[in-house]
Amino acid sequence: MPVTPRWRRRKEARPSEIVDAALAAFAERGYAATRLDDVAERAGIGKGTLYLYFSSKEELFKAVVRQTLVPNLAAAEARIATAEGPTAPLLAGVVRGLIEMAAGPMGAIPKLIVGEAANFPDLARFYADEVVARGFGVFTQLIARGVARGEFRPVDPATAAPLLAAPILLTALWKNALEPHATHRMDAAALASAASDLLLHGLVRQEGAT
Amino acid sequence: MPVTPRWRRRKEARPSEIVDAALAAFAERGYAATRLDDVAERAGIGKGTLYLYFSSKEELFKAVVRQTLVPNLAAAEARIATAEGPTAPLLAGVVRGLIEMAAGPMGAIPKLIVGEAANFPDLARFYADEVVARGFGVFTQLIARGVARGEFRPVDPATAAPLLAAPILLTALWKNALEPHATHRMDAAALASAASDLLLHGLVRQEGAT
Amino acid sequence: MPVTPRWRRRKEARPSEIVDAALAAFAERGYAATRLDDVAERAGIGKGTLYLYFSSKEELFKAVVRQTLVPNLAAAEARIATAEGPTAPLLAGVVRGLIEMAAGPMGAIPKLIVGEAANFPDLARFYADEVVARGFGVFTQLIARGVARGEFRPVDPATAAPLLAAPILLTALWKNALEPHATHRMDAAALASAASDLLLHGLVRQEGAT
Amino acid sequence: MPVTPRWRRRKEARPSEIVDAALAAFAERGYAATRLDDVAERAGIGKGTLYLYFSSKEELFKAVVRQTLVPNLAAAEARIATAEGPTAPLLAGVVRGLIEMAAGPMGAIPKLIVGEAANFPDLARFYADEVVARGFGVFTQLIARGVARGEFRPVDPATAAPLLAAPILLTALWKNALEPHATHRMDAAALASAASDLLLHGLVRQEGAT
DNA sequence: AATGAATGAGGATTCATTCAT
DNA sequence: AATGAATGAATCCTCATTCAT
Repeated sequence: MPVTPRWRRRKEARPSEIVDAALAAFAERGYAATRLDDVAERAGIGKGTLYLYFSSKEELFKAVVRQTLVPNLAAAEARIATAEGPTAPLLAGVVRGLIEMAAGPMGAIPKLIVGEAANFPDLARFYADEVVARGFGVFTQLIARGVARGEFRPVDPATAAPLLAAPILLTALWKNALEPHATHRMDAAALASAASDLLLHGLVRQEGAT
Repeated sequence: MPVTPRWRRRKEARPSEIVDAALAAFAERGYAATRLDDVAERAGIGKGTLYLYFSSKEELFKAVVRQTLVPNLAAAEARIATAEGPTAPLLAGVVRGLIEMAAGPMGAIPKLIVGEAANFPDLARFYADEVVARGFGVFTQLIARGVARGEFRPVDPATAAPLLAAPILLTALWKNALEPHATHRMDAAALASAASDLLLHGLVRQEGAT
Repeated sequence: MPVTPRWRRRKEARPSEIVDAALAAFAERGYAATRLDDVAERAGIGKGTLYLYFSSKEELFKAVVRQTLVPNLAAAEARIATAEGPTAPLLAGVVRGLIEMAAGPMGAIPKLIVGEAANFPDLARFYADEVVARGFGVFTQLIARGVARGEFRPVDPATAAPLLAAPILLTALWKNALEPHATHRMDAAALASAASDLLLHGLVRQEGAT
Repeated sequence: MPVTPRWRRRKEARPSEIVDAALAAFAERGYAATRLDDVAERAGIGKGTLYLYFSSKEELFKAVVRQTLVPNLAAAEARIATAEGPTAPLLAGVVRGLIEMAAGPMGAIPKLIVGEAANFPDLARFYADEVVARGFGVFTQLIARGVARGEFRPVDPATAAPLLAAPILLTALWKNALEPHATHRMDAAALASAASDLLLHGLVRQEGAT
């Protein structure tokens, strides 16, 4: 009869379980106000066990950011790179997808980075250069594609790109910071639609337009 | 021989001096990482003097938020209320003004609120309801004005409003959190122009438009 | 028309007013928990003014003890020294008088001394030697007088003396520390009567006594 | 070569060790003047370790009082309840036992309570109702027993009871507060004998008495 | 590998004391 | 003489980190 171990060794699963717990804790209270005890409790492990996987609170925080961001970034870029067809619906789809992502737990990352930028300069740089700039780059390319194909007006793609990103940021912060305390609720899907519509067609009534 | 007094009585000037120093300190390091000693040093006073004017770090933080926000809010609303003429340039002017403000020290406030929302729920509610919602309200009215005058397409003003606010938020956070650590620089004025242009006219090339 | 000064100079009255206020404050909260602000407020003066009359909190405390104790001690001793007649009623009168005094504000002094003895060794010594020992001395003499006159049994006066003092101490502490927080109330006059009765005649029923 | 560990796990022993150290420290300097560092040093532990067992200085103080008092109270009451024989020697034995206890470290408790009554009202109430009143109750019953058996004069037991308690209080405070600073020394055993003798037989010479 | 008891540096807060007014 | 704004030493308490078990 095989012995059933009281608990299973999960040496491989542990780090990511801890990171998940830490993301939830950091998202809820912020970096400084999060006690490692809380993270350990959420992860269902002892406090000392954290140190077997992460050498300090700072390292854990960096790991949270990196592990949360990197896969999603790669996925997003891949999706865009393989796109075909007219640019407008493509762009609308990207914006919608990112706004939906921003409304979820991942949206806590910008909040954390922005709040701790001065205390984690290298993280801030990583985020600014590798996430924001790269994200802007994706939008820049999309806009340039539309301009090149004659679908878009000849705007400067690099200057316009942040404007596509802005509603995503707004959603991330609203959903992950303010809405839990606010009276007003926001419909992320409606915002996504309005964002695409407005950014593509503008507010001003055009001659002969809908 | 002039004697250098160890200190001087400043009962009236002190509170706002302290608030200014605290805003700078909080903006730089965040709420938790700011030591009251630092605030006192910035303000050129002793540590205990803070407590003559603010009963705790929390109260000081709340005072910083309130005193920084309230005057600017009132001013912004007043300016809009008295506006005349076509809506498009009016809206462009408002957006430009707010983006410029967001690029300055006041832009640190959203960063602080967003980071500490969970730890200061009443502050988060105040900000969400009194600042964000009211700001959205201003935009909503502006858009409704444009729609009513036949200048704008018949969009839903309340849904579109956050999209005007989003570039302002982006500017505030970029300038006050990430840019100091980033490789890339952002031109706030250019962003303001692009924002107005895009939000008014959209990306998509229109029949017979410029 | 004579000018009416806005307030009267009371350079002479001030110190004792301050001492009174301080006694009340110390009696209420204890030495350490009493803030000089409170004393100043009770005395109706500014905080700095205290330092014109007392060089430190410690000195004020010592002054409170000395000025509260000394006059009463002298008065008590004088009263006894001039006594005439049988010793039993004399002793009863002394005990009654002291128990009544102990029930009043002066009773807070033992509480303060006892609590701060280790922090004010010289005060403790002063109290032990000049108040307690002298008080015991008074009782010792009274008892010796009774023994010498054949009114009392031949007890050792010095050993018996503390037993006359004990009910006074009990009253002082009960009335000034515990009773305000207790469910039970104590009748000081009844205790005084019982003290005299018991100490004079004992509990044990004597042959042919009432 | 034996390694000296920086510390050792003592989870079970710690609380009472800390309470002992705290009693000593509080007894020596009083509540307010005792620094938690001192308590920790006396207990041979680090400052933070205190907080693993007691959530604040106040809680530690309350624990000290409770843990010092409760066992002794129960023991004393039990001893009396099972008594047989004539009341006079029984009462003498109880008084002697309590005076001896009061002369020891436990005698510091009344000093602490009395000094901090206003700052710890619930502790004061607990002490007044559960210790003092209960102690008085024990004496009341003893006296009532003597009266009922015709051994004692028909005094009011409840009024006389505090007089038996008074010498015990005197001893506690003298030994734990004043004597270390006084010139005079007190013989607790002699006081106990004198107390019994006087309270039982009184000062006044009786007809045909010893 | 896992744990959590133990640690102590760090920071918010209080309040006796000083001194410009 | 009187004031109370200003000060900073002193102390409680937290929590990241270590390490005996």
